[in-house]
Amino acid sequence: MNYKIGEVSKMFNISKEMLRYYEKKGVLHPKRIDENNYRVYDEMDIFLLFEIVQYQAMNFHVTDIAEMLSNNYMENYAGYLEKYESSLRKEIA
DNA sequence: TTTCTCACA
DNA sequence: TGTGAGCA
Repeated sequence: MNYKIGEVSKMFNISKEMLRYYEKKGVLHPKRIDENNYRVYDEMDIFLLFEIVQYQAMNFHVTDIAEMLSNNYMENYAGYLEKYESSLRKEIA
């Protein structure tokens, strides 16, 4: 399933400029319709967006999210969780 | 992050 | 007239 930027913007309550910003940061890689240059967000982009909002809720910066999502994400997933856990414990202490 | 302008259907 | 892109 593909979505246009307006639909994605609505379902995540994120402005289209923010989506463009995420794209610039390298977090999202929507395809382009050559005909009109529209951005097309597929399932993978939607999944990545979920991850983005999740990590933002965990106080990760967009640049960090971009880095972890672009480099062997699945292999390092547990590592990122541990990193988050340690940051939580630090915050509690 | 928000706002403004231009292009397209 | 509404929606998307790009810029400041």
